[in-house]
Amino acid sequence: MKRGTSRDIRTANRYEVLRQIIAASPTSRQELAAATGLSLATVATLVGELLELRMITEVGFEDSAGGRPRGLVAVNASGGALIGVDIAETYVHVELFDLALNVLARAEENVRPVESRPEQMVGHVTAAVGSVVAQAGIEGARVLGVGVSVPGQVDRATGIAEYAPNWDWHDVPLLDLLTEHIAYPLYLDNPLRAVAVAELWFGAARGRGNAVVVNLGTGVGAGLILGGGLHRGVSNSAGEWGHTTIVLDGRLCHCGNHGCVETYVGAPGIMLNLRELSPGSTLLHPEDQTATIAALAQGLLRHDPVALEVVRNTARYLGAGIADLVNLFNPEVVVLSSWVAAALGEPLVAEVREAVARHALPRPMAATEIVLSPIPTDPACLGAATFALEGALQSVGQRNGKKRSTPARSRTAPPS
Amino acid sequence: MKRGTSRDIRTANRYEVLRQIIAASPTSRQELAAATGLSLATVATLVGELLELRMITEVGFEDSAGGRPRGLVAVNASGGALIGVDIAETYVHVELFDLALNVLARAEENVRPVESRPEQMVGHVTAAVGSVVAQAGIEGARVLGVGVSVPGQVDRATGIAEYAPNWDWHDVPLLDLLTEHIAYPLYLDNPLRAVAVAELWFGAARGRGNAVVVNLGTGVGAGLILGGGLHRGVSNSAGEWGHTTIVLDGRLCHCGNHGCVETYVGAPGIMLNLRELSPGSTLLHPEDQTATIAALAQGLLRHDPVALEVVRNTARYLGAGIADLVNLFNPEVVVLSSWVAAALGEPLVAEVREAVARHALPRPMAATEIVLSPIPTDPACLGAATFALEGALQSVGQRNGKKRSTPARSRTAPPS
DNA sequence: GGGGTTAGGAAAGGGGGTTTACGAAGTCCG
DNA sequence: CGGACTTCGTAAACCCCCTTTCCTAACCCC
Repeated sequence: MKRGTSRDIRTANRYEVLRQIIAASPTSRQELAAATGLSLATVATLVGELLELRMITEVGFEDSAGGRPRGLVAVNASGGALIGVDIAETYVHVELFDLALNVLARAEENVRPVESRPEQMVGHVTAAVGSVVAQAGIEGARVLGVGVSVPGQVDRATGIAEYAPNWDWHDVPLLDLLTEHIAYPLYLDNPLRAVAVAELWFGAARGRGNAVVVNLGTGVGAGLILGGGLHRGVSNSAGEWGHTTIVLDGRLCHCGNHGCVETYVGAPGIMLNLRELSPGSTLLHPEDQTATIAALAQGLLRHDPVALEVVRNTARYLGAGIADLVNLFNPEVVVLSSWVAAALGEPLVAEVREAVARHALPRPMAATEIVLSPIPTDPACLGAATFALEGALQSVGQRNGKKRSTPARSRTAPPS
Repeated sequence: MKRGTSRDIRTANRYEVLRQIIAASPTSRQELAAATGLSLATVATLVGELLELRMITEVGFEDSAGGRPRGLVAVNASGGALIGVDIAETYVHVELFDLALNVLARAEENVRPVESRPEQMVGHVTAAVGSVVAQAGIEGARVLGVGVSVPGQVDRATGIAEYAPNWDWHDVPLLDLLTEHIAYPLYLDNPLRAVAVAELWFGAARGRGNAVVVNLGTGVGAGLILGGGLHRGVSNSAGEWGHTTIVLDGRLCHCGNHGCVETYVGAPGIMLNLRELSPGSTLLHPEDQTATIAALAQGLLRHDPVALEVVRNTARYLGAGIADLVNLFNPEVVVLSSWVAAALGEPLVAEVREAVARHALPRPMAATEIVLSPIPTDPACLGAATFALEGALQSVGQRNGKKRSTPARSRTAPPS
């Protein structure tokens, strides 16, 4: 059983303070203390650390009611760069962020179905990472880390992609392969958790101790924020919600079971919902998820009845599933994230809210908000970069002595 | 957002140490340190605290390989009493425990359906609590607390039963009502969480940071142990798993929805499974859940094909539901608890294991054990009493000065 | 240019856990 | 039978964390 140490408190507080600074960028220590609930002294210490790391800078002063002006700090955008890599079935998407998490450069590599070998994927990642660094004109030393999101089960400690269903990878030592080509610190995890962390730091889950981040893309999952941090489970595979049975003996899922949530509310599932409702619909682009979802989104805008009905139908499944999560976790907020959610937007959320309200118990429902992710870019990239940010921040904790002289080691009076 | 303080660490460690002592009763500080991962010094401090509280006592010595013997400590059974109250639809069950959590006295009050008013229920509880105290011949001052488990949504802070479906209670200030009649410290929560805590302290979840306690009774729920402690959610209603949709548009549930897990694997649901399979079965006692489940259990023992099939069928639903929990939480262990699980026992668990294995993803499945609760008595009573124990232990943390003279508290040399 | 006010830093203080040192209480063996 | 060796358990020193308190810095106003 993992034991919590007082160090963890410091780390959590450091995260919290930096989150707050990034969110409300020019801000004062006073404001930070109020927002985080920490004492002024602690905030000052943490701000001092971050200043020393050059992650933030002092940017001026702000009038205070008649007294000494408040010093303002802001993210030091040029204090370093973070890279987020989103590996998906058909593409590798890489973004380079400054410390304010603005995108400075982007690169995308298309991956053809035949290129499913790990080495090929590593090649794509390496190329794209090189590209964004070059584009942004950043010197290598300023890259604080690279977060990599790869689908499937990931062992963070060993950096092994234990199982990636898309390419039938088994126990691929991805971290080692990447390390050979990329010199920056690497952090590996899966998109589910990346998106959840992005939401925790920069999105709708910020400042919430309990949140569920529902990931609606080609696949479906639920990142769990519990007790203020990401819940990973015992083998880092928590959050696999896509294969929850929602219709016993329902649609066949590629996982081998029937009736998984994913087969109804993932992009292919939504296509199927559309096809079942209106087989000849012009909204349907048989081989193209992205186009079909985009067409549905367009349809919603012009109140196309078929589009509305498909969304309503999808929301019915999604609402039932989310209601289960609300009952089970009693979260403060449920965030709908990823590209399908972003595309279908508020109309989907509104339908989902209604559907959830029909299914969930009143008390947990009353405590829960259901919102769309406010994150405008690819949340998996952002989340992956956030892992890198967390990593960079974590290593601050590594108190490496500081007693430079290492005095009198000789004190050893060897016994025996 | 709740902030963790270093005090919480101490509390958690105190819990852990006491748990370990209760579990392995005569035990040494060495063993405790090894089991908890704490340093010897910390264990010694905590043991010292518990000794001073008279919750444990020194009970002798144990040979150590050639050196000073280890001092042994054990629970001081007579150091206090804890009372657990399990309020259910048709009965109020009260047990009085010593500090080793042995049952010293029991009382049961039957509740007739007409007696659903809170005052009547309070009367039953008061009577039963008085009864167990009298039976056990305990002086009032020795009762450390009374834990009360009441179905539905409970606000622990205010002690209000916000909603209890059985009796249509709304915002009943149960704690206040009980306080008028019961002088001991009171702790209120619901059976779901009581059972989970019982399992965490004394059952199959002991020492596990992540566990799911599936509660199979008339109602169904899932107590969540996450990060070493009970997960309550933002309004203390986490764990409501019974109304998870498992069959879209399935059986009508009293919650108003269709296809809830509870309607398939709760005791009434199992009866329905039986009725659907074999309408005229002699196993069926139409108006008596307890008798029907008992008959099924008997049937299993003699390999009655109908009983086997009913259990298999129930396990099919249950397995699908539990697989979802395994995927979602990635727990170390799933514990099947409460009277239905106890009655159907290993045959049910074996079927459930198979069913879960069919539905869950391989990786989380590999990390999860599915076991029957080892707790022999009413787990809700035990869990309620555990809340009282936690409460008593918590108030130790209230260091109010300590500048009290009280030196040399009676220099009692430990009895040889 | 003093008083009043507010910000921010330094020091003290209260928790917590661990490491180290040392006395206590046995065993082993000459 | 007593010293040497072992092992336990406590006390003290140390490090980490957060908060409270005190004091100085910096600005406003009169």
